[in-house]
Amino acid sequence: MMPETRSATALTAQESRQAAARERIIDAAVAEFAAQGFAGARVDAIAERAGINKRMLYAYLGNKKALWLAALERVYAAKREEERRLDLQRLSPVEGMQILVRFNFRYHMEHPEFLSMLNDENLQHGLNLHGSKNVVALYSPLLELISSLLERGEAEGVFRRNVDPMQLYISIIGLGYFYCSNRYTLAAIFNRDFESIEEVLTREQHIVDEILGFLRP
Amino acid sequence: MMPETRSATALTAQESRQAAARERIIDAAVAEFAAQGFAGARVDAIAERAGINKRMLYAYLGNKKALWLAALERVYAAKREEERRLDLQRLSPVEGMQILVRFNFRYHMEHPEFLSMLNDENLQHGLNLHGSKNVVALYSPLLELISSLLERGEAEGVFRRNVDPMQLYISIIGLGYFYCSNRYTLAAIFNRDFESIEEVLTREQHIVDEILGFLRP
Amino acid sequence: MMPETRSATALTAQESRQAAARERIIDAAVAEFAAQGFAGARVDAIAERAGINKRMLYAYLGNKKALWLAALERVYAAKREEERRLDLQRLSPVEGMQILVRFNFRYHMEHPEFLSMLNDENLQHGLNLHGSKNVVALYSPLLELISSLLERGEAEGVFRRNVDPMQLYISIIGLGYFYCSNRYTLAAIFNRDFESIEEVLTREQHIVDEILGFLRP
Amino acid sequence: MMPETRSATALTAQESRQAAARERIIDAAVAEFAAQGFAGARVDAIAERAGINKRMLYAYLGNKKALWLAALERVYAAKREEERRLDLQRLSPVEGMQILVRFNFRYHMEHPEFLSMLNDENLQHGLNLHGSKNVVALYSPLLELISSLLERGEAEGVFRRNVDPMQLYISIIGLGYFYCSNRYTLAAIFNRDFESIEEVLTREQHIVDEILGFLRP
DNA sequence: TATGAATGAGCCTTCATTCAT
DNA sequence: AATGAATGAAGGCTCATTCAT
Repeated sequence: MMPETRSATALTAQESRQAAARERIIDAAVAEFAAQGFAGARVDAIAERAGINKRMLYAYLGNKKALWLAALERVYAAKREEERRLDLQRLSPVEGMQILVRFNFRYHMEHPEFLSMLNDENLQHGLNLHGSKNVVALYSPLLELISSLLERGEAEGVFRRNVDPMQLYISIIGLGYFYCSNRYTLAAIFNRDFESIEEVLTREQHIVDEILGFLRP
Repeated sequence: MMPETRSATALTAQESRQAAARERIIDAAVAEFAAQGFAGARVDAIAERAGINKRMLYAYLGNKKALWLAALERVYAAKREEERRLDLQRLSPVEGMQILVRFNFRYHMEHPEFLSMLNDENLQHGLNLHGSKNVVALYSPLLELISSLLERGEAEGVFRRNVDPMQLYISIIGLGYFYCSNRYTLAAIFNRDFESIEEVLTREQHIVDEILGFLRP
Repeated sequence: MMPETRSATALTAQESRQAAARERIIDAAVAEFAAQGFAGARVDAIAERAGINKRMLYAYLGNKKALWLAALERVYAAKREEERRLDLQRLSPVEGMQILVRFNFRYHMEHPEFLSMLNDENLQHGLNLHGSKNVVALYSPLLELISSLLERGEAEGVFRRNVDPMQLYISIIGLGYFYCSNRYTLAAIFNRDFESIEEVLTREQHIVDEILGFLRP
Repeated sequence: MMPETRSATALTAQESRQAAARERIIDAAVAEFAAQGFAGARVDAIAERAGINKRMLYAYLGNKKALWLAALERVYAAKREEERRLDLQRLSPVEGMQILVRFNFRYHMEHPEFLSMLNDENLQHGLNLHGSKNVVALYSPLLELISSLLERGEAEGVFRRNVDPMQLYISIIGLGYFYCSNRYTLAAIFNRDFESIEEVLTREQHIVDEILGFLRP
């Protein structure tokens, strides 16, 4: 969570104040962008949310596009941090896969800002992401976790063979992503409350069943 | 497809011109909204795309929100029309399910405006959709097709039992939706071109495998 | 009330239809202008109130300014018609003056469109009125009635001498005009309802008292 | 006159610049609204008159309605300030009444913006005034001055008894208000120049005569 | 004759960004 | 270092007026 500490050199009081301001700005940007989208977001609103002067916001971040990019990297990084905490090595492949699938679904349900910003970034054809220098923040440990689980599962004979980890990754995410991201239009069509606990748990179980059902040898 | 035909009476030349203008406006709105999102879209741009005076646009549709709603209903209706064309009765459950899954994936790939608008409508928490009077346009025949296929498949013993059609519906859509909608951010992460024919076909096959793999008894 | 009939020649059916349309338009204009002022009035609204096509409105009246002038002449003429009905000759000077004063007050209370339009015409420095050809419509019989009453009253010794009829005319109107025209701001200041019957009657009596009190020899 | 002084602390340079800008805007608003009415006034014109950026105008005042309200309060307050300067205590009731009547007439003649704005506010049924928080600005010392003069005049036997101060207030104002506000339409009707010095002085004297004539015991 | 469609200018308001202190 | 003021360019929407049938 803490901003990556520079190796060995302590931050001066001023530097740390600036860093804190930067954090507040980016947090505010995430909130505003997630709620309004890029075009709908207001720089003024971000400054206000951050409790900072608009001029400083420009001094620190540059402009609206840069704000967006910083916010986008933030939501990716936040998810990556959570993913890192997953420790599936000591679980059986089936149990590990269950945990992984549940984790993704829950994360998406609990972090609408992640879905929101990804959707808008795709609306912009991912142009900002392509220009990002911090691509490392995008990297997800999930793919390797999946690969490892698939290998172990295959070896133990509990998973089918020749499953492409990346395709499975996309599927695991997609099964929850669509439900979460489109819960409002789905609600209008099916006339249900997809945010109720019952519906959420039902969906979570269904996704687990579906992935594991597919992976059966 | 056909505009609601008034009983027996043909439309006057004027009426048909008006209808044509309305269509052009809505088409233009779909294009602009899909490309820019609601907040990013410009009414001027829609008028220009439609080749119509801005004043007339307001006379026909009312305001930006109404334009959005009309465009949203349009993309829903367009998909519904295509869905209606599916004739799965004469196919085996497995073949039918394959066709249905492929259809959805391809539709989403070929109609980014559908994904775009749904995403933005969800950003707005589906408020416009909830206010829509033409809810009938939202209704999708897919759910019944899925139910029917599941029943037949169960009866024939080729599908597992007790699969919830709505959950399966959400899954079938979600598996393709995420890939299509998020192809640009996925491209940035995996450094691939997810619009290339090979990748698209690979994904399509994977989705079919996944759904059918899950449905195995 | 009927439009002045052309001497001796009967109107054709078409002419009378046109005349009726013109009347409807002007009536509608009076209503709209009185409610919204010149700048606030909408030509569309006038056409709609008149139940006539906007194009015809322009054909008959010309443009917004001409509509205003026609409406202005109409409200002046309407008041003049009512004034003509006053028959004060057979009354005593005091009684006649009372009637005249009461008439004016009541007319203003009952015809807010008259006040409204005069106010706005004065906002425009009376430019339209100065360009009017139908100045005859502006002519008020009141001045002569007042002169006559003053003369008789002086002769009978019931009125003071050397009262300027025009000044008295302006006073008689002014005492009621301000109360009527400014009833809303007065209401805000004095926190009373100046449209209630009691207040209206009180004011009417006060004006009569004031004029006659002044006229005492 | 003095802006509300904050206890003991002088205004900073910045605060006083802001206050000055606000004043300029409101002055400009008064001028524009008085000349064009609410609907006819252009916010652009106000900004230009004030020599300020349109955006700042909105930052300071909010919107057109708020501009109107501020301008309206300003013209009321300006008149109240002048009224406060009247010192009638040391004059005889008759002299005091003369001064008061003349003051009102002259004020209206010299401040057409006051009449203009009141007229338009009444066109709007006084809605803005009713929503005003600064109602105190509306309060006029005139009523008490009149009451006091009436009491003293009655006691001294120079004024008639039982005159309602509020009715007299309305009359004093009305006698001049109508002449001033409607001078242009009156000019068209009587074909005179009611702004000439002679006419103005004649009217002023007439009003004095009328009020005092009425007040005779 | 009579009608709805069309238009260009303009209005109120807001935005991302930069100045000046 | 930090702040509020300032700006020009738009954005949504409306209006009086004219066209085309």
